[in-house]
Amino acid sequence: MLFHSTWTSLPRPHSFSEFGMTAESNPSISLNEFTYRRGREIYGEKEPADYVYQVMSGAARSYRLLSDGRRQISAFHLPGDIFGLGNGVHRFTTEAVIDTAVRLVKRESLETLANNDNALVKNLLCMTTTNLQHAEDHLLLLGRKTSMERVAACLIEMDGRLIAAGVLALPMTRRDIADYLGLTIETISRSLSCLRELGVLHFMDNNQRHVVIMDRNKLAELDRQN
Amino acid sequence: MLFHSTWTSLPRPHSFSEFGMTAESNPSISLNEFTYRRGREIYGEKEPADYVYQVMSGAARSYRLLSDGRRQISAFHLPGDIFGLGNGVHRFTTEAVIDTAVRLVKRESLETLANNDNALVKNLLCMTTTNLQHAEDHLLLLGRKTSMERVAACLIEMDGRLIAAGVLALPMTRRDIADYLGLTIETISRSLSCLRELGVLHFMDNNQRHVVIMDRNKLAELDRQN
DNA sequence: CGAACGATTGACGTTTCTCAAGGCTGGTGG
DNA sequence: CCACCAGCCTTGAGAAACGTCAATCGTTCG
Repeated sequence: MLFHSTWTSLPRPHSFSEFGMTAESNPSISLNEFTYRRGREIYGEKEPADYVYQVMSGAARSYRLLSDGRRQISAFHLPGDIFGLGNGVHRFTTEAVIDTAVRLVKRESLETLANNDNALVKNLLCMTTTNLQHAEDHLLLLGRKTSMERVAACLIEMDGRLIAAGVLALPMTRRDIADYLGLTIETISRSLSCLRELGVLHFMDNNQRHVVIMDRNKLAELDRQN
Repeated sequence: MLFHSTWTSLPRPHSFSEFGMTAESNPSISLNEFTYRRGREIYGEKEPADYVYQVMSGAARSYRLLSDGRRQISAFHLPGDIFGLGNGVHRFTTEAVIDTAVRLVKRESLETLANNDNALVKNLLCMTTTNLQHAEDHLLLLGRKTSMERVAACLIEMDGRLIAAGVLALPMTRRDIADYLGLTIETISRSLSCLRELGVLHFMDNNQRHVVIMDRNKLAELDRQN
């Protein structure tokens, strides 16, 4: 296999160490590391939120289900991303998309620190605001964009976050993308085929999840922003 | 007119005074009050975010536009709601849905206070988390619910927030509702007609925005949650 | 009073979904 | 080493949901 699971990413705006939350500076904080195999649940909806996570490698998806099985993925968590914030109880199920390593911090110790550390709370506020902005962008996509615009926007987003040797190597399946974009796998597939025919994309040999983006400008044009 | 613009609401989880931000306790904070007429812009997308607002009476809508005019309303702000949070620049345009009175606080003074007041930052974090949760619920609605489920969910939401003499008096037009739910005005209208035929709703004489909900259970059933 | 606006309804069009078939890939066990 | 199977992706044909266009009606506001 050519691009053997090297899921790297661009630097993210936040990280545990930015909290001053390294083991050195805060011996009270234990930065455990843990690995989840592909498809494994990291936490479930309605479970008490005991930990906050940071992706070290791999990818995770957070989603909610309707009673008849319809699924909406609200976000993919890529290396560097912090997830599991919020208060009290998890509102999503989160699973490993592929084998995924995470660091985890006990929420309890985080909250204890937060009582005295104004900068830490500000950092939490900043991260939550970032999550809110992502959700708000996604509202516009789900409410008002066509299937082509959604797929183009998704590729642009992933292109900005997943870098592997110039090839956009998507860890998620068509089903994941469909449930992220509020579409079906068939519509995703057709949109991608269309983009390939237009000369905007190129699939690498033998793996439809390894994508070469031929024309970023055209892609941005197909997602009529603003 | 029967239910003359008495747009009241249930108590909201947060308010400026909860900050300890009354004029008495913090003379440095000026709680100006201002009124916007129906349809007037309170702030525009990309404008510097100089103020934070609390609705005293009326209603406001926050939205974004695509270049061809498609609009997505991300939230309605009802009495008690605080809006305009975030950092630096507004990401939405916000307008008065009807004549609307707001209190406003200078962001600058808020940030100055926040440097020393841990509880205030925590309060901001809590409000931002509330906004995030609302957006996340809306993602599921926009990505995976049918038109009937969306309209039912919207009525349930508004019923929980707008109370006027036992009648759900909607301040917003069909267009606003459509752009909130990612549908068209015709689809909203047909869904509401269907609900009326089902005996779930009843429109008050001479005003289609004054709705009596006949059967809340049926309505909740039509929005298949979870 | 007339014009503008908002809502409803019907006929029809388009997009997206559903259902079904087939191909490719990777893993497993004989 | 190869055959087989399961999972994932693609493609096509037809169906369904929702959007578009157009006509009509009532209300509001100069």
